[in-house]
Amino acid sequence: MSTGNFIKDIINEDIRTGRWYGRVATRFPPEPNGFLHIGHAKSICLNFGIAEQYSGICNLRFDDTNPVKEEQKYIDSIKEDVSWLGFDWKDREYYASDYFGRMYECAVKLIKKGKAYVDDLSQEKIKEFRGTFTEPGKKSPFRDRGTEENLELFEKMKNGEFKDGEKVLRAKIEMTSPNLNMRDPVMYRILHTAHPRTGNEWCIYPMYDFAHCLEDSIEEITHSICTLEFEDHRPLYDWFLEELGLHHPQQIEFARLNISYNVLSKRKLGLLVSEKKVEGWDDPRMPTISGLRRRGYTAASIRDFASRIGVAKANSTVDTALLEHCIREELNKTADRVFAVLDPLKIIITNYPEDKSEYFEVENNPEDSASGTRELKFGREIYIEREDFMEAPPKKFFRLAPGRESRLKSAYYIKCNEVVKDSSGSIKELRCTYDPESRGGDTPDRRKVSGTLHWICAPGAVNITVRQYDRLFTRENPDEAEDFRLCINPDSLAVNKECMAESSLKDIEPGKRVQFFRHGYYIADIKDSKKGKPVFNRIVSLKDTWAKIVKKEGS
RNA sequence: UGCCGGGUCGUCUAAUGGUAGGACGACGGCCUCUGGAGCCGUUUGUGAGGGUUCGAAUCCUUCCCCGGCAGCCA
Repeated sequence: MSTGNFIKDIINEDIRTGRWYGRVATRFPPEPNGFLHIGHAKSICLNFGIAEQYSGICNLRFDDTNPVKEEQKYIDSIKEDVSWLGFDWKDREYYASDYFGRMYECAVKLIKKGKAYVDDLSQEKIKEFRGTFTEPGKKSPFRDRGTEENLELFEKMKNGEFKDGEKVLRAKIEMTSPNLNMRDPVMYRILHTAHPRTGNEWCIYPMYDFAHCLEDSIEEITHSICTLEFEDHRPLYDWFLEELGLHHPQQIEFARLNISYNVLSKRKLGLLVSEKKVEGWDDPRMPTISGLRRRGYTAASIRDFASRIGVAKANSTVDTALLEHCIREELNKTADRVFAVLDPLKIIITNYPEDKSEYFEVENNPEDSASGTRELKFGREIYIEREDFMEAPPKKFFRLAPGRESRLKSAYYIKCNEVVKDSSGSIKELRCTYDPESRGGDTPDRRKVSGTLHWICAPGAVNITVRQYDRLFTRENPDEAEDFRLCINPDSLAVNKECMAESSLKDIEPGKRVQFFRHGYYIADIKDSKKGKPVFNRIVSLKDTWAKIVKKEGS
């Protein structure tokens, strides 16, 4: 399925010309300041996928250069997510912080070359001196300090002799460059903050532009794949490695993923978590890898999605329907069908003996002959789905109604004779008769019936909790809203605790995925589901033609 | 409007001077003991104008539109 893309074109050309002696080395370099989302999954699949395809390697590298924002718990979650997605970085688990010593040496080298200097300007002044898009920047008065003084000052920065923000180390490039990134970018800032891994060893930390190219270089990466917003930084990436005369990977930028009705930025997802709009990073509504996992998406379906969306340089927004298609396609083949009635309506089969019960054999998955069958108990009192009955059905309603006959899947045909209502007029139960001739779900005369319904035998039915998830946002592009939080879908979660299901679900293993017949695919929640007290998450609904008809006629 | 980068069906993505194709969606049909699945079919696209060429999505040119960039974030 995987199509060619412009990055593979570049790699193929490099292999043809022997640029890297046939070697391919990529890396996935997350900053551990949040949980990974499906946009990262795209990058993970790309980087690890390329390494796999070209018999190369892909490193997992934590870009931990800003201790103010980074935490060990994020490192742990990232490792879990990448691994769950099905990728193995072997022993190549690297950290930018492991290179701090070497980076420091590189900075000293640049100072000695006259290519870096310690600046005393305040943050505000640096900003002011940088100029704007249309005006060139101005040189800092500290720009021409002597090498010895710079060396001494930089060492003092390292030794903690200055306060946060008092001084920075800057690259000496060109204050009039049309590319603002080249106007003497900051290389090091002072941060008296403990680092999750290096503790208090350092109080100066390298900035992304200086650090990242060195990380890639040290690891002898060949193709450094990143997102479009770093395009303007490439000249800097190249400048540092050129000035330092180091191994020089090629930076290649591609468009980050956007999915309709979603936000895909760590900052915004973090706000949903910190403001308790969702229950956590792994809330099943979140497009995080942990959220999708908990929702019930499989790693294979996410990898399939990543291969289908392709890789390009043009900004784009992928339709949520494609992700849903990927998981439906997989689960249709692999998930066992079970009966669950989400909104029960009781039926008394008046001509069925009160003391009788029997069992019917039902196939587990018509798409998988190896999945076998199971026995389902049947009796005089059953539940069907409330929406499978209508007192005054419209033309296209093909289910049970007064005087109409429907098939109970794999059991009998039943005919509705009487509608019993309570004092408020709402339907309490149905009185039906069954046709003994239809045993197993078919009659000798092969007569047509009005639909096939799933059902649950009332005695023995188990109560289950079902969480019906819907899209988290009501707007196709929440990023375009004044505030993305204002278009959160108030109905993104509906919990139904009154559902009834066949007895086999009582002790379902948490994490197991099934199809609720005629409803959709569900997973026994890995955190909240307990044997004997199952809780299900709706992964994705079945495609629902009837719902579409209703919607069309209604509008 | 400084610099950088982009514009191909509704959406995503191929075609690298030689029949504009695929996937998802939508629509229609067939089939069906899931209004599911499956099968078949339909629809719609090269941002605009010039030029080069036997032939242009592709090369040249002018224009239009969209995105990114002014953190001591990554």
